[in-house]
Amino acid sequence: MQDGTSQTPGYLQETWLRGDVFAANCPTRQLLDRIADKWSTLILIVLGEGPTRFNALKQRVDGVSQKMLSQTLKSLERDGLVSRSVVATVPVSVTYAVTPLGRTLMAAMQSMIDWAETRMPEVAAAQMAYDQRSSDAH
Amino acid sequence: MQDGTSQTPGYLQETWLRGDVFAANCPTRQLLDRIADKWSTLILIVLGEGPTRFNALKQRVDGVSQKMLSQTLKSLERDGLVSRSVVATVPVSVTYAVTPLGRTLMAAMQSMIDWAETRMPEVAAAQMAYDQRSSDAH
DNA sequence: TCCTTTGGGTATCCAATGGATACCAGGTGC
DNA sequence: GCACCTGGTATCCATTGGATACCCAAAGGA
Repeated sequence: MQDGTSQTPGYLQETWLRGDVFAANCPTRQLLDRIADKWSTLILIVLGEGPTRFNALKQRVDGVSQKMLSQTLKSLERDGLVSRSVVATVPVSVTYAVTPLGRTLMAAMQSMIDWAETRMPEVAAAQMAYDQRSSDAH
Repeated sequence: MQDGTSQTPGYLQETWLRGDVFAANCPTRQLLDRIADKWSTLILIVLGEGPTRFNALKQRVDGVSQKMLSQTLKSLERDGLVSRSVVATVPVSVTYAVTPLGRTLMAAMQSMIDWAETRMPEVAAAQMAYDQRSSDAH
């Protein structure tokens, strides 16, 4: 995987053909850019609890703006992770739900969410230690 | 619905005590915001292969700017996920490595990375179907 | 009749974030 | 003296995201 010469000549173009996530034009890398996004993650988690309507999502995902919510939902739908169904009530009600493909992603993300919950104290401690060192150095 | 004050009323405080990831002031949510970030993810993956120097990282993580690299490394170091060691060669060389805590995060992220690699074709197909539907509707 | 409310969005504007580029230290080789 | 190395900052500008206002169309109240 490592090439001795760390030059970046034309053969790097071939890199994504070999599946290198680090090449910006590698499709997997682009997918990673998309799902490594806080709003996508949070929206998926909420939808994982069951189909949810637009305004309910807005209340549940604290701090998301209407713009980012509709934008993120649109790209999640395009990626086939979330489905959107319109019921012609008055006013119209729109319900979002996780697709089977979306469920497989959620399963994969679960361990990361668990990590965040269990390791948070260690991270907080590291931050305090770091800030202490910084102020000492200063 | 909006109370207009950007103060945090008491009942919201209870929210994060109950561990609700969706409250913006919940520590776990803040941690999730941090690690659900494309540069952090990519940098960690590269560092997972072994300790790496600043400029090598810059070449390996395609498309990262010097600013984002140094900024992201700094916050990863503060979070205790990455360590930074300076060797007094000439010119000075700085090596970054994943800490044990960082390794636990990487293990948790691995399933997400695997997902991106294996499910990419399905996502691409969903995108094409979606774009087809959009242009039909139009 | 007009006015307001509803859900699910757009349109618009401005602040914050990220990227490109230039610059810096300071020791080395030419 | 001059250019070059690494590992960064400083600066400027483009893009992104957030706040706010507005839209539709029907229901309900005065």
